[in-house]
Amino acid sequence: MKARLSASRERIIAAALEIMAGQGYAGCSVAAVAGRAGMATGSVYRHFPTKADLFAEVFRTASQREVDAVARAAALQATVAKQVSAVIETFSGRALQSPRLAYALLAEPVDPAVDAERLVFRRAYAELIAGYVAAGVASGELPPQDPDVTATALVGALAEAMVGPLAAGVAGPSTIPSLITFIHRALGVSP
Amino acid sequence: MKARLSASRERIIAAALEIMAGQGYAGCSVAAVAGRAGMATGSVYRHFPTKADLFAEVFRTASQREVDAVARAAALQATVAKQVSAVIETFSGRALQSPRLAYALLAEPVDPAVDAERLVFRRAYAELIAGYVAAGVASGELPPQDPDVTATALVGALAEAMVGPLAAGVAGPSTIPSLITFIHRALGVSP
DNA sequence: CCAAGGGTTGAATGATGGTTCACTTCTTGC
DNA sequence: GCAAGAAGTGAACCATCATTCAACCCTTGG
Repeated sequence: MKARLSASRERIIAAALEIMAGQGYAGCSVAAVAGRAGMATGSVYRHFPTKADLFAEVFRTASQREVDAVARAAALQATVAKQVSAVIETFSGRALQSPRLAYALLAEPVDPAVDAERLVFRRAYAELIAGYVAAGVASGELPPQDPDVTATALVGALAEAMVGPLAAGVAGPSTIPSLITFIHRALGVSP
Repeated sequence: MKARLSASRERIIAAALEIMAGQGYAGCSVAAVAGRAGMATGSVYRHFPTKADLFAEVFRTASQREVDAVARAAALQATVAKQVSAVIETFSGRALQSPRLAYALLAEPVDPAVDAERLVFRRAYAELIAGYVAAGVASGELPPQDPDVTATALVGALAEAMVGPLAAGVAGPSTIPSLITFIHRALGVSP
């Protein structure tokens, strides 16, 4: 019985994610989510007090998944240069794989309460990168710099560079390499 | 008569801008805009077919003003390094002067049709910067690079770096100089 | 087997806010 | 002056959803 309860909760979140990946946040009415989860509209409110709460959690889940994937890819690399390349490639690769979801997570107009989750998402990326940058500065691989400013700026650059391609559906073949070049130079990676 | 007509139109746009600067897009109901412009709700629809059309134009106007200010400041400088510094200082200075407006223009959730205008806004900045970068590459002040990717990434970095401070209301004293350092390195400006 | 408790239902409710429209008021050309 | 037509009015309309709720199952413990 308890299992069924939390299973419903999971089903709701999964359904919301599926709709986000297909139609974006715009398609995520409570009725649509409930329908996709195979339950009635009202049942959603047995698990989440408001729609904003539901989607705050949905965003948190999806963001965590993205950040984890990027962190996992970066952790395999030994130098800051390669770690950051891995971040960019993984991030952009996944975004282009699910463009609608990426757009929803990054830039789609959403309820302000959900928007707050987005800041957390971007902050998580920034902190991940800041860790690598700080290590690079400490080891002398990178010149002295404020890791937090660098990381924040990188996240912005990455997100901005993806918005165009996400709208178009694909990235030009040279976009990602150019971006990596740019970011290496921005970090001060010695050639 | 024609004058009065276009004067009303201007009044509507001015009123919308004022409310955006005060309460953001969230406070911009058609009724509020009409009230502030000193006319009835319905009159707004004599001048704009829909709210989205109105705000597309409002965004266009505000964006143009911002881009112009930045372009004017940059044009006074002779080197790419100084031009880009001027861009950053003007952009961030103006944003911090009217944080609510800046937030609305940059990141606040808005109608998707209006959101499209935002892309144009960012594109305009990117093109402005791309021009300077291309000139710098041509003159040898900057190393070879794709000016468009560089410029897009810079716009993203700049916008992202401002979102935190805009939410907080002020930027830390070292944020702007750090950002300038970062971006100079990103461009490959020789020290 | 049965009653009790709580999960489930989905149509009704309510709030919001963009849009319309029948009517009034002004401007303009004759 | 005086139609004719355009601009202005603002209350009413309507669509969209989030949210609620009273009637319905199911599960479960006795």
